[in-house]
Amino acid sequence: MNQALKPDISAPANLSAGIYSDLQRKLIVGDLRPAENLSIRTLAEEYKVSAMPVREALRQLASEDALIGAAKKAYRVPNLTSEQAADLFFVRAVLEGAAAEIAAERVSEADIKILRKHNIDLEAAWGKQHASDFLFANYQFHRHVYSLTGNSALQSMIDALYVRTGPWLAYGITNLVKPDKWMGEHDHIITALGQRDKAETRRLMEEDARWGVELFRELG
Amino acid sequence: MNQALKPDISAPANLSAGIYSDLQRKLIVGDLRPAENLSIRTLAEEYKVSAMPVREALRQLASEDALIGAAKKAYRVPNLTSEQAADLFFVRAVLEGAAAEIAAERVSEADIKILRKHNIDLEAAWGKQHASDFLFANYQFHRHVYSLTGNSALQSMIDALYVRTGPWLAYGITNLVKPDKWMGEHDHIITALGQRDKAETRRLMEEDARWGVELFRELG
DNA sequence: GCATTCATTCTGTGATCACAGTTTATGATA
DNA sequence: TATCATAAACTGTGATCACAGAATGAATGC
Repeated sequence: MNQALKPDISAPANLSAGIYSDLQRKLIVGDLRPAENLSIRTLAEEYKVSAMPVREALRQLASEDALIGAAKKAYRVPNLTSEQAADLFFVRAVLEGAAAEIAAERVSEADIKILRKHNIDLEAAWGKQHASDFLFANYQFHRHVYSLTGNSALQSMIDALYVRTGPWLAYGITNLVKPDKWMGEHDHIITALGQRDKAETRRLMEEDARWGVELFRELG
Repeated sequence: MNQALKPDISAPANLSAGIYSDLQRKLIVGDLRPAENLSIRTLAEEYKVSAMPVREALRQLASEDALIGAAKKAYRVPNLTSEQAADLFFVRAVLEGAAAEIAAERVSEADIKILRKHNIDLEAAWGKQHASDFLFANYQFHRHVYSLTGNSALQSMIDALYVRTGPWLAYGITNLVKPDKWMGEHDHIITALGQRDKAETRRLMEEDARWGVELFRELG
């Protein structure tokens, strides 16, 4: 997950790894919808490989609860309940808050520039109500911040949360359009980072993570 | 990982799942040592199954960085560097601290009683310098606390950290005996929980997580 | 006696097959 | 036309085989 997100299968140490990261990306940006079924054999045909690498990728995603895998039944994208979503966003706030505090100590001007770029992409996607572009830009923004910690364990854990919330967020954005609801907390985060203000950066990052829960409440 | 830790393969929805949790337990309590090699075929013989379920269990553990899986080379237990270990304990402090704060709001007298029991087991194991018993009791104690949150995403993430630090902690305890070094922070945690003191519980829990790093520093 | 090379053994990976549950579609019956 | 039984299609799971690269050993050269 530390690799760049390419549209196709990227640098394959294994075939499984390539399929895994491709599906991961599709989950993060919401290309796969809640309750959607994923079949080993069908995906194997699409990726033009045997069933073997696909089943390993799916099993791996299921072990992270990014997919649901019941015995003898098709894998499927989870449909989060309100409690489950709230739990995920809580953990995200805790981890990203701690990460942001460290990031504020290490951020450079080059980082600020990159974050601004991601934020422009993000607002453009929001203006067009393009869910997957929005989620991708949002992920890129946040990822750049918490990658500044240099803590790979922390990074992969946060990544896993984006994978799990992606399908649900995409559904919420697409089916529950509230363009005025989102005010762009990211600008404030960039400002706080630029000022190396640890406490404020943390506070804003936690608040931003909570935004997902807000959106969720209206979905019911 | 939310299942009880049994010595043998437990309720097998799959064969893979049973092997997975058995290896997981062995990692947590340090039955597997750093740099130890795990071969698919060898384990398949031990578990009396084909290679199929074993390779899926190993791949899954490798995906969580609980094992190292290079291409065409044997899976092996990671040998943590000082930076890696510090990163893991940092995340553990962040997550368990947040969890402890919630636990302090929800803890019951029955919970306190269970925690005391785990603590007695823990100190007995420490007195005998029995690494795996100690790590198991320690895990049970902490797990009971953060399970009080009811947040399964949070729980499985913390579990994953115990899996990754287990082998290294066992090595440290066995090869670097400092019986006087450890003063039993757990008693204070139980007290703070009993008083429903959120801030103090969090502070103590974060401090306790930092203990692993201390032990680590002396290991070099 | 020591280093180097080559063969053997061991490693994970991918493909293919058989099997047993699940789901879906079809057809018969009222 | 609606409902239920039955069969066909689809699902993940486990086992087995072939293969290529890595590690290990022994034998050969110096």
